[in-house]
Amino acid sequence: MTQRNVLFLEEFLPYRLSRLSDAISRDFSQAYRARLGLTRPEWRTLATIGQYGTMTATEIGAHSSMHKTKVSRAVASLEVRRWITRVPDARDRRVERLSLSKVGQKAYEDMVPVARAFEAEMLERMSAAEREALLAGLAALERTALSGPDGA
Amino acid sequence: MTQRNVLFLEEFLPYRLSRLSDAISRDFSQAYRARLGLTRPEWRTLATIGQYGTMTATEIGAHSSMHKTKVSRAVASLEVRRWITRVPDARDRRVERLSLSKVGQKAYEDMVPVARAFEAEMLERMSAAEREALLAGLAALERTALSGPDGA
DNA sequence: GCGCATTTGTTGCAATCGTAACCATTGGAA
DNA sequence: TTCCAATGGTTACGATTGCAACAAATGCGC
Repeated sequence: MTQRNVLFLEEFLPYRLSRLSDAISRDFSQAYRARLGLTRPEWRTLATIGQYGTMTATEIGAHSSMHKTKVSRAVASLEVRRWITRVPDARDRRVERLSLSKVGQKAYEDMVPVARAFEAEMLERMSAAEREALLAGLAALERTALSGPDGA
Repeated sequence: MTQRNVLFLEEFLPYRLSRLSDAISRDFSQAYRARLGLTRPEWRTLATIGQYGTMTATEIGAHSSMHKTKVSRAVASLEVRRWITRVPDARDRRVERLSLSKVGQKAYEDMVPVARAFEAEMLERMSAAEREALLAGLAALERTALSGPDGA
């Protein structure tokens, strides 16, 4: 007899993750939504291209687990802002190589310290042992959850 | 000089959490979407009422971080299935106390072991030390992230 | 008691999202 | 070469979402 046939949501991993992710993403999005007027998919796209320099839409989707229509629309919207440029791939004309324009690069570089500060503020409220545990636990979870059913 | 002005998304906490939560929720939702035909907000509502026995819509929203319109529609949909019952509160007639019907209770109790099995399978793929780290880390994060800007 | 801000829950509407269908292109297989 | 399945990316459409407005009820100040 476990406890009665009840599931304690506060201890249920998918539920805990979902609540944390929602709350943190919502908080963080205020930091760039107000400042840059970006939606979440747009921020992700900007951050991905900013990190890797040049990517295709498919690569962005694979890397950030975004649906390809989401990526397509985020890219279109960032292009209207003139933050990214599309360069047709010479070898495969289905593909377009996406990069940051000068203005986009500037926006990205403005955003990076904001993101770092947000994360630092969160981590500073934990002890060193807690931080270590969190990072180790997340790494383990990524190994088991992101490579299982489809990932790898 | 940190590294250049680049943010490594793979190490960025909000990004990691979001990817994990999305992937795990998506996997888990298949376990009940196919079996019970429930959406995510409906599952959450069912699970919350199942755990607490009786709740109001506002309480469900506060507990599970769902927008009140989401709760309202999930409740309406579960009521159509006759899985939950509404009882007007005698003291405050704005409020309706929500409980599971007999059929709803049965569905809930069928669902609980499925959820437990899903979680167990995920945790079994980690070492004991990793599990411990994950749970400790999440607890610490909940303490800092769910009580900060608005939670408490 | 009366008035008014607050709370509970629902609904209209615009924006966002994902499935499916689609076009253009590619790379083999025959 | 000629098919044709597979891939990259966009778009149409229906479903889901959240904001804002709303009605009903409460309760506090006076």
